Amino acid sequence: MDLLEGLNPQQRQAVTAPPGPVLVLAGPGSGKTRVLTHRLAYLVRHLGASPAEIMAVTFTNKAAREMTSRVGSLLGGALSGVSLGTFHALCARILRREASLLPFNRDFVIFDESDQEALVRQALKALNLDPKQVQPGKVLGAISSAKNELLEPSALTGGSYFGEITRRAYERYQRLLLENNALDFDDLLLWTVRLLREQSEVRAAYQRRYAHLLVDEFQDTNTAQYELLRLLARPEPDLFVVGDPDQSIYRWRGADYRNVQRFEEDYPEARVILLEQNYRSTQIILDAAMAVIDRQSGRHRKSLFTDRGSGLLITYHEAYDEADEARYVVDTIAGLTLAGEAEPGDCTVMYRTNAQSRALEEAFFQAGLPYRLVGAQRFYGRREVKDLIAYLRLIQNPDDQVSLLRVLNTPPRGLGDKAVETLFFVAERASLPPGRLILDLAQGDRSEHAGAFAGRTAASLRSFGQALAAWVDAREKMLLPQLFDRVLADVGYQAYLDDGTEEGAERWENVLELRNAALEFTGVGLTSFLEQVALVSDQDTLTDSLNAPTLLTLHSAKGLEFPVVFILGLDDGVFPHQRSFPDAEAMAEERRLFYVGITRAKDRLHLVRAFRRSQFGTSGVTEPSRFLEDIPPDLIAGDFVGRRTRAEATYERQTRWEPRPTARTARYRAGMRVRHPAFGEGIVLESRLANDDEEVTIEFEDVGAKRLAASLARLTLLDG
DNA sequence: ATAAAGTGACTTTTT
DNA sequence: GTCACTTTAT
Repeated sequence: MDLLEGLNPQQRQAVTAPPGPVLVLAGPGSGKTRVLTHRLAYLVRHLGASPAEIMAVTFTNKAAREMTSRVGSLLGGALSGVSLGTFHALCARILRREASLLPFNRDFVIFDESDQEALVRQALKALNLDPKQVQPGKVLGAISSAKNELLEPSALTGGSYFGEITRRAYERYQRLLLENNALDFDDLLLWTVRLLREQSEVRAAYQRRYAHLLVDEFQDTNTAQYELLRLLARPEPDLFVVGDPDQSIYRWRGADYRNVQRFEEDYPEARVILLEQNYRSTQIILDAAMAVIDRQSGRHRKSLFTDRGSGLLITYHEAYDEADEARYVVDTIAGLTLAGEAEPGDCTVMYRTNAQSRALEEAFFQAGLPYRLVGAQRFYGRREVKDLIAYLRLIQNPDDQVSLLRVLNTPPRGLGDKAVETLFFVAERASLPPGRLILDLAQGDRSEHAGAFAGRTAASLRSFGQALAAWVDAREKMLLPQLFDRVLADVGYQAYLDDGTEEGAERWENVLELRNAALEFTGVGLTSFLEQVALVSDQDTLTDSLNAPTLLTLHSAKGLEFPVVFILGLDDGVFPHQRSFPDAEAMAEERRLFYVGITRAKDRLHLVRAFRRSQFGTSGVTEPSRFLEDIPPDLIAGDFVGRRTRAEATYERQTRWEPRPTARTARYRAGMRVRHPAFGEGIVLESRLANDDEEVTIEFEDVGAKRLAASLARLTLLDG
């Protein structure tokens, strides 16, 4: 098979570029992944590169997986030996390998955000600061930003009170991490950079090994990641990076799209290739996207084009409130589906904040339609899952105090605050991590520390220590699922969870799901399982088996595409988000987020807003999003208000919507035959007045029972 | 050691 | 309004 077949000239130019620095600026839907995978295959097939000397870096596990499978099929057979993975996973691998040169050992655990926050709390407490006056989350954010910028505590300006606190907390926090033999996400990058900077032999070895570097989503790299690439790259590197500054939406996580510029400065000889042909969207959708992004000053203009034709106009709809907005979505999807214009799974609903999914979920539930929800409550964030992970982490790394604290009295075994306090005090005195002390106490009277504890506490600590010692021992001898079952049985975890409530049963289900995940790691062992758990997000577990609409935030939509896209909440303050108003850079990012959202759509784009919206308990009138004004009206069908002044638009909405027609008497009775434009004919089962409206339950001949709001459902009476 | 009651925060979250 | 977390009472 010819690798270059089916590539357009620009794509081909990128794929076949001679080794050296290459910057591919890839517009949305322009075949970015295609170029990346073909380039990798081209290196192996035509330039004689050995897979082992290639490193390909992505941001998500999903992207890494997709690349692996696509390159595999291009080269005919599984590809082995390529270092392909996320920045964090690749760094974790390097750090475990080189742990002997570093101040932690190869069994280090990776702390997630809640672990980090626990540690910051501890650090603040040690500094005698009240966590109510200094928010741990804020401090953690500042520490994380510093780490992303490769700044040491000493480099932080202690100019302000907060800055000074951050500096001290950062220092303390780093020390605590090492005491726990733990690294946070940022550390994975930071320590790798440090290692490569300071150990020239190690750096030389990695540079020798990796002749070819490929990077996906380059606009999302932060300073640490950019520096890492610089350190891995040879003086004359083959460094192939792909990105789109217009899709940079993670500035608040440290990403800096200016790295694209920096790349051009650092490698003036770099080839720059623009991919502008779009294979995803209709021209109308692309025109809208360009109109939105072109309002952004100081960027390279791209002109996106397609040979797909102009397509359908964009739909704009102003709903009354968020419930109405959600109903509009559900009704429209039902209509499209019934008309055979789209499958439910073709549709996606995107919003700015997770909180907005609630109204949608309710509307889908009311309509009796299934949906897929991305994000929200993370599986690995659930209490019971975290508990089990904490047990496993403690087995791998008894130095992990955060996990120890979590499981010490879960399920309750009589080790309350007092016992914890004594334990940590004695451990401190003996200069042992508390987990090691507990292991020592397992020896009973032979432990030199046995005398420090009395009565029930002593007994309980000893038996917990014995259990832990047995698990640590079993780690070498047992397969992971067996170890998992052993822990569950030893601590009586099922009995602890199963309190007879539905919630308890659900929690146990989650434990079994985690056990299922562990089953896949039967051969590889505890370390890689824990790493997987730490470095994998819920987005990766999104199954596409269910043919149902997808609900997700605009952020998690990046990289995806759907035939039908709804963007909700186009109200000033919601999107763009209120918090971004005072910051021009943040507003620019909101705009890019809108651009990302629009360009997810292949065929149909629905822009929706609500005139009235309740937030934080109170309901208020909203203004249309300022972004709507940027879309040329001739691209839009529907009651568009964009180009008129806000005041006029507001006036019109008020006369149109207020006072809202109030249903005082029921128009429908059980037994009446009605017709709905989307659901067809049906019989009214029940009708009642609720919330100034009439709620009608109808048994439709084709789609079964539905509950609808009479004011919005556009029902026609057929008889009676 | 659990349960009730109070308090505040509340954007996005690839790893 | 709701969720998570803390304080306070039993």
